[in-house]
Amino acid sequence: MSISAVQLFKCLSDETRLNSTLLIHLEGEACVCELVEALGESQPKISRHLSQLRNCEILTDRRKGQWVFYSLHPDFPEWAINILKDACIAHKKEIKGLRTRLNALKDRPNRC
Amino acid sequence: MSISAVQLFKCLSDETRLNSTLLIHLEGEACVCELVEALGESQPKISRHLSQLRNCEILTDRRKGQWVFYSLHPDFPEWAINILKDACIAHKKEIKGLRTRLNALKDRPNRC
DNA sequence: TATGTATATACGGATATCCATATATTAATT
DNA sequence: AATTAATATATGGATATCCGTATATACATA
Repeated sequence: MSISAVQLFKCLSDETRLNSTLLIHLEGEACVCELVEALGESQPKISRHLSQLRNCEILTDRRKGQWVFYSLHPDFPEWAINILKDACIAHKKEIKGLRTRLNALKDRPNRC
Repeated sequence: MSISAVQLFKCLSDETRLNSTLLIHLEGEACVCELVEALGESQPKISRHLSQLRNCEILTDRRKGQWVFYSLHPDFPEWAINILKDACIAHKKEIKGLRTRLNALKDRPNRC
């Protein structure tokens, strides 16, 4: 069974989780250390929130060497994607800053 | 300033608040006692959640006699309305049941 | 095997959320 | 004025959430 709207809202009601999810949605995927840098939060904090998003089937992960890349879960429904798009509109400026900071990072791991 | 996406998600991350908001969005407006009946929750519980939605500028209220009618706040932004529509899609069946129960109520107060 | 880097998890405490119950307020009616 | 109906708020307790810190795990490389 797919995610419910309440559960999605609960997941997106935290700034760290919302920003992570939106960045991943816009960039296709991102690894933990990239999110740590872009959001300026501690590694355990990011990791804990990503794990929650994975458990709710909002994100999925793949390991590549020492890195773990997160992306939207393949079963993430259409209506939920639309909600992400609307959230991007709402937080346009903030998201733009995060993307800039993410793409400015040196030595980003190869996504192969 | 208008509501942020995080704040909206926080408000919609509770089932009572989500269902109340969706019903109000679909019906135009609803008074407290109608929501109490349609959702089958206690009056203080509904009232408390509505008050929270009003404080966040998701809803606004108007008094008509002994009744208080709640509707979407006039400044509720477009992107947020779209999120409500997507949530309706996600919870289609459940919402349909709530609307049916709401419209089946006898002696509903006149909205004037 | 030892070391370094990336990621995940466990623990404990602070804070927030949610609810039931009781009570207050407001308006209508008798 | 007293009563009833609709709504709002206050209180206290149970539970959930969030975070920092410490530690574990997984992988790469010397």
